[in-house]
Amino acid sequence: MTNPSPSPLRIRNIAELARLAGVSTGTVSRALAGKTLVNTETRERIQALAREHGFRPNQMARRLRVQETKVIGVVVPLGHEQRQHLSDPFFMTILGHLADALTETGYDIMLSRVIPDADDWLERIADSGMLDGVLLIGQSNQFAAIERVAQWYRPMVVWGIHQPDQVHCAVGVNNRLGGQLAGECLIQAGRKRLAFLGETIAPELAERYLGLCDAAAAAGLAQPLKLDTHLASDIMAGEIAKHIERIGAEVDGIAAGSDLIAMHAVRALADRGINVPGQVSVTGFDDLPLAEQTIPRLTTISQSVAIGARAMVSALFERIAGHDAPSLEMAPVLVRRDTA
Amino acid sequence: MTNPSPSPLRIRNIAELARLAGVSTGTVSRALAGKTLVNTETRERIQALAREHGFRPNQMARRLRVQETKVIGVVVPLGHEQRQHLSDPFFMTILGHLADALTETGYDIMLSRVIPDADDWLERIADSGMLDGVLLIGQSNQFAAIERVAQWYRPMVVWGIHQPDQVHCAVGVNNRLGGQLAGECLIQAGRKRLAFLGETIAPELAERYLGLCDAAAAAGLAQPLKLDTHLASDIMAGEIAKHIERIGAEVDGIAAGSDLIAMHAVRALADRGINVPGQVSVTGFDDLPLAEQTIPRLTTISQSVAIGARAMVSALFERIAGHDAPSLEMAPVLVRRDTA
DNA sequence: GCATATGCAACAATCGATTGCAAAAATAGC
DNA sequence: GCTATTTTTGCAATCGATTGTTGCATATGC
Repeated sequence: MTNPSPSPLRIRNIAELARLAGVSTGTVSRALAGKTLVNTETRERIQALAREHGFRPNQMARRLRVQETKVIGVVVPLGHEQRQHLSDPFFMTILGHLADALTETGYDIMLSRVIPDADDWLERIADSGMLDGVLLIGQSNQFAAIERVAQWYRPMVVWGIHQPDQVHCAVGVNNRLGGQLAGECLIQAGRKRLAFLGETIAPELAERYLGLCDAAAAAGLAQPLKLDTHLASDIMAGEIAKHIERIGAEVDGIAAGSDLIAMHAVRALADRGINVPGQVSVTGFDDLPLAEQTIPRLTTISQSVAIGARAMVSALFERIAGHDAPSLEMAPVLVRRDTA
Repeated sequence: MTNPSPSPLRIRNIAELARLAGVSTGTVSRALAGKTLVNTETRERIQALAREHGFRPNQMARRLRVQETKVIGVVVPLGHEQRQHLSDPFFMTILGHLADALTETGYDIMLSRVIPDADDWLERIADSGMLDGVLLIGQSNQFAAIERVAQWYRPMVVWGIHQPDQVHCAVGVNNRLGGQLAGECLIQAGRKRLAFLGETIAPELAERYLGLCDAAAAAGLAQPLKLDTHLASDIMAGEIAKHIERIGAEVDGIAAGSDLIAMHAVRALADRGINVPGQVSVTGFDDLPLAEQTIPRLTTISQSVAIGARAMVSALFERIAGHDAPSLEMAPVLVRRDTA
């Protein structure tokens, strides 16, 4: 039943409602919480009164008291690339899956896009008292800061790489192996002059490049070129076009650092009349939905973002409950489509 | 300067810090807030102490006291399509722009994806006490609920249509005109048998269909077909493929309800060997980044999401400040690319 | 030298709930 | 009718800050 007309006098807090009902605030609190300690009749009377006046208890006060916020912070640190936007398809895809998993369990999401200028950015977030836990999307160039906070702040899970003796809990794909798979795919297609397209400041991307080098070395090929490009999609397009222009026919196999990069590369090649995969093979990385939607569809390395997001959430809940959840490294999978 | 080692005893609240510094809590509070009411020397001493112990005041408590949260709720109501995910490219694009605009001004974002099952879903959000304001992405089928809350809750701005006597503040494009532009574009390309691809439960989409009908009527063509399809991208693909299969050559101009739908339509046509724009013309709606990235690139109706997002944010700030911000209706623009 | 102004810090109320404990009321038992 | 037990309810402390008011020194004015 909708409350038909907003009642004349607005009830602002539990005390006013208590006065109206002729009971104490404690009783009102228990009644609204549906506790059985209060008489069924008075409970229903109070609930009806609350409904009638459209009153809902202040969550800020409740959460302060209960010391539990039911809010998870989802944080995107952009130390490596300040111009990158939240609208980046990878962020958005993983955020969508995280949101689905979290909202199912009754948690809200506080979204932050952080440019780590002050060095205590993560401490501020962890210590704000507003969050039950923190999910970090990507380590950016902030590995040290994350490690520092992880020493004392347990409910935090990070999407990214796991290094041998790291403290913080990370969920991610084996990026080096992924890079290697991409390389092998290109080599198998008969490509000999390979290049990596992407910035290697973020550790994930650096690993992918190393994997590509592994594959090249194993096949006795020269070390792949590294072509830097920013990760902000508006700058990226131009930079990639320039790279393609410059390297021209020197390269016949491109392993891109992400699907977005790969997509721009394919377009830049097409613009110059170079056929993909006829003359040049291209692989992406991530296997975002967009990889299947481009024409030609991208051959790429799947990160299983959906599974990873769920893994992050369940690891986080473990940690919130006080248990110890270990890092998780997933196996990358080559998805063969049309570009390599 | 990073605090080199986390200090032995952890300070949990302002009172403990006050005891440590030998002053009262009030003084600590003012000192940490950088107020000039405290002696410069003691202020710096207290700040140093706080830094040394890595103490930061609890935001929940502060916000309860000052009655200002610096948090804006960004809410996606999915009444029309419960299976639609946050990862939908339109949501993500507009969310990215909202996030950019909000974080610039020091606000945090609370993200909610709501299935409006209880009829007071929006009241609960508005009244939670956790938010300084609310941004709604899309009206879904919840127009009435939004109107009801807008009667008493001022700091709310909605992305969507504006109807003559509505109370709530809406920012959006003139969808009917947009649909008309799409129709005219198709007609100009010589198309005569038009169809609209999309679900019309959400009012935006319904308007677009009406606009298409306007254009058809003005050109003396038959009323365009309406082909329903869900908005969740995983189901959408299959449904569109079936539509294309069924209508075959009966239709030569398709106005899609969104870019995502258009993209799937182009793909389904390509899969059946039908050339776009040779045999069939297709228009999208939204002009998301992806419209430029598909091959062939989508001809579409631009909603200027970036501008709209900024307009939403500034209207919201006006309303938070207590001023009255009116609705804004932007003019749609036809962006000619390769599909029509 | 005394009245007034100023600077600084402490005190205590406040934001709006939740909850352990004790008191009161209702019921049961004999 | 009186005690023992079980429900209900009220009281007051608590979560962790902010801030108006008050009080005490010290500085200034004449």
